[in-house]
Amino acid sequence: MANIKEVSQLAGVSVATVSRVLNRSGYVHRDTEQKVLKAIETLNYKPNLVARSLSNKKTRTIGLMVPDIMNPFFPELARAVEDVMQLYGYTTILCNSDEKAEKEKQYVQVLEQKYIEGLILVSSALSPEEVNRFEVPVVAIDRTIASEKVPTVTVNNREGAQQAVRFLLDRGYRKIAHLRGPSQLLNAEERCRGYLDIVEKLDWFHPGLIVSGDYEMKQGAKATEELIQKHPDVDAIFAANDLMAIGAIRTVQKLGLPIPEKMAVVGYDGIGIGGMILPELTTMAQPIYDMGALAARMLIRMIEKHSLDSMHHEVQVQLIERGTTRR
Amino acid sequence: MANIKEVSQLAGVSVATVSRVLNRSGYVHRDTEQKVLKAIETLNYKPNLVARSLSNKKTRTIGLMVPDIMNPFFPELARAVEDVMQLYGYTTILCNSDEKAEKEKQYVQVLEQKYIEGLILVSSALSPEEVNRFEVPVVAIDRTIASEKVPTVTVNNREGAQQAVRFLLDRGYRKIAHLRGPSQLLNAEERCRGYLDIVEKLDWFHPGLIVSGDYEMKQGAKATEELIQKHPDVDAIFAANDLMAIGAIRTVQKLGLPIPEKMAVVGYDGIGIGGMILPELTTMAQPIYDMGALAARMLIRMIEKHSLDSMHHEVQVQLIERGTTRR
DNA sequence: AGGCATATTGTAACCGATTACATTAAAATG
DNA sequence: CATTTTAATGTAATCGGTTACAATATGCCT
Repeated sequence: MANIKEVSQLAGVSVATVSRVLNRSGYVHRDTEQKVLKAIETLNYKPNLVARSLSNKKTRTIGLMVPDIMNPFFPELARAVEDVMQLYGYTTILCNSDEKAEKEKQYVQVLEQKYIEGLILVSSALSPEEVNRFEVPVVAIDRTIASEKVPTVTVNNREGAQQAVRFLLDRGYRKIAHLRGPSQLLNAEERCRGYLDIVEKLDWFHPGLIVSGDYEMKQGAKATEELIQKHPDVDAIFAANDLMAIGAIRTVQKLGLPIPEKMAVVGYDGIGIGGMILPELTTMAQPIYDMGALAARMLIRMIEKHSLDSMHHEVQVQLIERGTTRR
Repeated sequence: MANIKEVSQLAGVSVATVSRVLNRSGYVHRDTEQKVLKAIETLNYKPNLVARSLSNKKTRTIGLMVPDIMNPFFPELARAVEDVMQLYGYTTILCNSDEKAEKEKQYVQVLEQKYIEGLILVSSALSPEEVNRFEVPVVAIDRTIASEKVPTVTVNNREGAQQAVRFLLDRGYRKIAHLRGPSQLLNAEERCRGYLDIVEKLDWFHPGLIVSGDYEMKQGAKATEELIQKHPDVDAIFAANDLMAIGAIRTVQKLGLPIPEKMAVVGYDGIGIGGMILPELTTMAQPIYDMGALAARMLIRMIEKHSLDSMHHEVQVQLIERGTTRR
């Protein structure tokens, strides 16, 4: 690979001039520019971005930290981030943290040594203080870091949960259980809160209708089994995420209860799979792609030292009514 | 951030000595080493990897090019690649190509300028000559680049397809249609070939039983509809991938045909969703994670200038028998 | 004591760009 | 015409490491 020096020699100018041509900075005579461009062309010269980064301290590279790209929520998010970054000439490093604080810290360590310019964080393993210690701009998605300093993109979890439950009531379901997510996750807490907001004061309500899960399908299936055994009169399940909802559907179908007649299921997230199963899953859909794209745009603004209109963006969930609830 | 010079000053030695300590290269007196380590500790010094890369020409960064991370096949692959790379201290840049040659070329261009050390390619948009022009080691997964020079990880598509079809025959299905993948993809061609190997000479066979698709669910559903309309006596569908198989199931269920009694469906790939729908999809599963991990290991060997045991690894698909075929 | 291998450390070149500063020529100004 | 601006270019420092080479010290052998 040719370097700037070879180009400068071929063009009969100094490296500074070549650099000026490359960056359109400073004065360069038209004729000189032409000579340089021709030399660049001839040698098929491409600037060495590592060298450039060393003097610039800019790498046009960002990190994307997700718990696990295999979790169906994250591919769409990753795609959005990557699309926007690509559009602005940035490159995206993918990191799977498994929600392990150690792994995250180690990753961030290396990424900072590599001069990444920003980080999109979908995780709750790290404390706000640890995140604040990062040297690069960070945007957190979904699992809010409880820190004013870190910009976030979140959804109105509580309100969405309320809507979902109200929707079930409107459709005539009378005893609604909740499969809640892992207790350490804020969004699980909020969704549960929203559920409670609606049902708490209803006469049939009783805390046993809330079953804890881990956002995985298996758990959802198992929890549903126990639930129905203990409370056979439950006629609707509001799951805190789609995977658990799918687990619930499996159990319900195995038990031979017709969906949506005898049992309704509503999920949360709006992942693609929900539209593939039959009956299709009714769900409170998050605008996953939009959230990723928004976070990416915010991060870029921060990297480029522009100010953000708002530190905390809350996007709206939307109910997608499909086959697991009756009309 | 402290740099090596500050460390050397605090330790009262030259930068060369610090570098020797860092890299455990050359001679360093025990006492000196201790002084240096203490200085590193005090300043919380971390080497600047960009600077190191500039003199090394090693970035410990690789690229992973997939058509679209949102396609359910790729997250597992990406996870495998990332896991192995992480294990060996490499960092993974994610690229979505949408199978567009232009996008791929542009990406590779930038990645090379950034000194990536290797590339894992899941794509067929580029010609072998274009791939050979890359300056870094490449491993191709799945969609074989028809070039002896590029190491590949593939599956025995043809054989797997044969097995799948034979399995259907064994189970007593008598008229098996095939939803084939996009004509430009080698694996679609091979799977179709495998199907033909078995059924071509059977009396009921007839080319109209092969319907073209694009590996997407929608297409699979639509193609199945047309298929059943034209050939109502078809009692089994072998789809070239799981997404189309899922589409097929949807159509079949909508038409009220009981699965697996009146209609069987077998997919190909073994993506996670197959186990979530009901009935669960019988499929020729590729060891997706293993393929990614294997490709990653091969790439690392190439980067580290070790020789490969074999340029072309063919891994075995395996039938997972589930609910869409009868016992 | 002289010669040689080994150990320890430093100086300076190098990786490949950017850029502050200096120099000179040409154009604009009074 | 002298003076100031603007234009054009080059020299060399810098980013933060690695490493070839040189210099010196030490121990061992004959």
